[in-house]
Amino acid sequence: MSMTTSTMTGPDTPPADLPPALPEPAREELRLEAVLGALSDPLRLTIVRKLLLEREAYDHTCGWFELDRPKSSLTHHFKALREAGVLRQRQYGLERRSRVRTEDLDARFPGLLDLVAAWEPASSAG
Amino acid sequence: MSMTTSTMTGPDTPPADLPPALPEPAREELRLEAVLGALSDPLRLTIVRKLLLEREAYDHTCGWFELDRPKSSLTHHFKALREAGVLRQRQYGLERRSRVRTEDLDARFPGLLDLVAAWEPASSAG
DNA sequence: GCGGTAGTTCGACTTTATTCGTACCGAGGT
DNA sequence: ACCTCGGTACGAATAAAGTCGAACTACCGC
Repeated sequence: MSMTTSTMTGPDTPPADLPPALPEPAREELRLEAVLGALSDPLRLTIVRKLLLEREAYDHTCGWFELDRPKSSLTHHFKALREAGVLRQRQYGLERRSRVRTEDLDARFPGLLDLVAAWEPASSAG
Repeated sequence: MSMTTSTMTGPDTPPADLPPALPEPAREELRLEAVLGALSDPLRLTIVRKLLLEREAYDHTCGWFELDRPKSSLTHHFKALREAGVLRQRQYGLERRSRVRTEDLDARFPGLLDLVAAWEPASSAG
């Protein structure tokens, strides 16, 4: 899950009037093993699935997810998802909003996001 | 990727005259996050992909893969794949042969194995 | 019985990931 | 000026994975 940071460029879809996206791997650079690694964590699956199911109009801040973790942990997980190429993050003033890179992922790994959308977390009660 | 070993039972397809399969999670117990975690490694992707593409008639020993790693490392990776539910392993006399649990995986995570079959390793040359 | 084969288990080590506190930044409101 | 909000960066502690040597098992052929 290590990244050659030098290959992290902007998004392939140039922003119309949107804030710039943070560094991310280009579509052709997406690595299946990195994407699977990023998705092999329940919290991160929760994030991506919630974005897929409840994507209303637009990107969401990381507070929107109502995840019960300290902020520095959330930064870590969102960054992991972005560096693997699962999420795109844009800086909207002081907020950083995330969306799933559905087009890129569907192009490179068709069917993968359907699995994420269909995922349900393990029941905590035994 | 931890397993409650007590839930590791035999395969759901009873063996006809085959050797018994090693403990593995039942189809209903397969966890997406565990499967993705098991597949988030290039060596393990190589193993599964090779099994998918070159599955001739039957299971394969772990020497068949021609992986340039010490035996104890291979044991480790095959076990990880089996405990995640990706592989089924049977003891044929002194050999342990592996196959992909295609039916179970297609039933639970349709499309996932297609992604593995389509995967190609990163070029080692820059 | 010896050596080869196919693989396990154990234990130690290294590497990588996760968790999270603390300190900090920058914009907006009062 | 100061506080709050939404977030980053650093760093340290801990947990989890990966790597691999060494010793071992079991079976087969000679």
